[in-house]
Amino acid sequence: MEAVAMDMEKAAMIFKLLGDKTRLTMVKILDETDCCVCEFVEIFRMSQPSISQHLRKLRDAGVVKEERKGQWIFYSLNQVSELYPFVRQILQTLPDQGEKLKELEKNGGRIACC
Amino acid sequence: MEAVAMDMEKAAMIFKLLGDKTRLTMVKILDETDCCVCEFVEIFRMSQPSISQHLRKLRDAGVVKEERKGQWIFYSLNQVSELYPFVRQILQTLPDQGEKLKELEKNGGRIACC
DNA sequence: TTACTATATAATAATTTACTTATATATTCA
DNA sequence: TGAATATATAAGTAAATTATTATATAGTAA
Repeated sequence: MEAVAMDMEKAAMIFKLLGDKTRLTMVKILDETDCCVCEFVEIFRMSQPSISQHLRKLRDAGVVKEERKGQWIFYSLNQVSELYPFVRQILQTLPDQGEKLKELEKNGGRIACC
Repeated sequence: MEAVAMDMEKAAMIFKLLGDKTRLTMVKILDETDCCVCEFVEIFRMSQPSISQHLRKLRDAGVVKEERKGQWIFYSLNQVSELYPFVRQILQTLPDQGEKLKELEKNGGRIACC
């Protein structure tokens, strides 16, 4: 894989953003599948406002985008962002989070939403 | 290059550590050459205690190591750390900081120390 | 020894962060 | 329409972060 260059200012900003376990895991999960807010609430067992605030930070930086589907708002990686290749590269070094999704599905957390 | 795996906990910790422009730049510089504290003070135009505290965080995490040489204490990347391959991989995506070292040398900041 | 230099640590202050609870907004559905 | 659900935002708070100034420590050199 080709290394993706990034200026120091932006790189530090992204690392800071991803330097939080919740946000880092969110982004890794979004690399595998889109998710709505209530799914993250279930996965992280954290209050809904807290989840929303983390997602806002990721969205403000352009790392993720949102798309309303009826009652739900789905988040996904923003593939159009200039940051996308850099973020992608980082995510490749992180362990698969498929287990979290499987468990969510097992507990019915996926069906209720999507 | 092979991607280096890292568990989420540790990855988030490293990103947080590198999510500060000063520390990120320090580590990138150390990837090019060892430096002593007074050189960083000169490069970043920041107080000596502030530089020392950033270096302490990097050292506490095992990212850098120190070695006293007479009056000076030289910092370098800790190649023995389990984090080293991961950090190295991140650094490869960042722009060369050779200019900062050249400028330091031009201003005599390098000669006084080393 | 004394003075000087390089560095670390302590104490502190301003700012930022990551939660919480309460409330507002938007959509669906009876 | 009104109730229920999903999400966002606001306000408040405790803890963490990053700088500062003041001081301690360790080495060098007169």
